[in-house]
Amino acid sequence: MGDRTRRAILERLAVHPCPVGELAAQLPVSRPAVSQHLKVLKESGLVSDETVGTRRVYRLNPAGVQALRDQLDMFWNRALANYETAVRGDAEAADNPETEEK
Amino acid sequence: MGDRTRRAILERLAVHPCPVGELAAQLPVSRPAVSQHLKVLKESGLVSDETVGTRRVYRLNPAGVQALRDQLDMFWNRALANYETAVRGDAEAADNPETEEK
DNA sequence: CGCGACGGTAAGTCGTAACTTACTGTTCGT
DNA sequence: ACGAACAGTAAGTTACGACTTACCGTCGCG
Repeated sequence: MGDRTRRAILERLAVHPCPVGELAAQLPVSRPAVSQHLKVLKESGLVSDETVGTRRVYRLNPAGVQALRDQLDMFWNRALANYETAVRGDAEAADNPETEEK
Repeated sequence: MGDRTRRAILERLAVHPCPVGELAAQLPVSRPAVSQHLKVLKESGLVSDETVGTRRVYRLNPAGVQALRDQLDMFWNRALANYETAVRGDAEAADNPETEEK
């Protein structure tokens, strides 16, 4: 989801990799909440983690981010493209009224 | 929000403008639900409406769609850009260990 | 006019996402 | 080897978004 906390986590991770505790300290939610968010972010391929000692450092996964960005982009572009063709179709119909259905 | 019904409505409107009832007939939800979705879509500037007789025809607002698309794009680009600079910063630190803080 | 179609609004229900507290497991330090 | 720090998991609560039913206003048509 595109909720506030999720985005905040991504922004923090974009600046620099971070362990869970440090991340939670900067946010208005508890540490387990951050853990859960990180879980779904990892499942979505947006972040990756690396265990170092007793800490778990999370970092942004640029490939995943790029993939999601592209998907989003495709959706909006398709919407705009369909709109374009629809407008063009209407214009044609206006030019050739006999082409109308029914 | 990016929920299923919302996206479905946008896709339908991208193909061609539509009154509320027709829209609701194509979707698995009731008409008032569609009305509520259209309300927030209008407030977001993604659609515009025009009253014609007793009907209310909604159409896609390409400017609004473009604006949202750009915003989204900016967010993801910023994330990726920050990541880039962070990586570069780390590389510098690795090259000049004496630059490390503490 | 008054009746029927169309659509927005109010009020209430329901499901689920987000969060909390409490617990368990792993790893490092001494 | 024991204790402390750090993090994931379970269970439960809470808040919110999507949906429904019911109602009201508006326009067109006979």
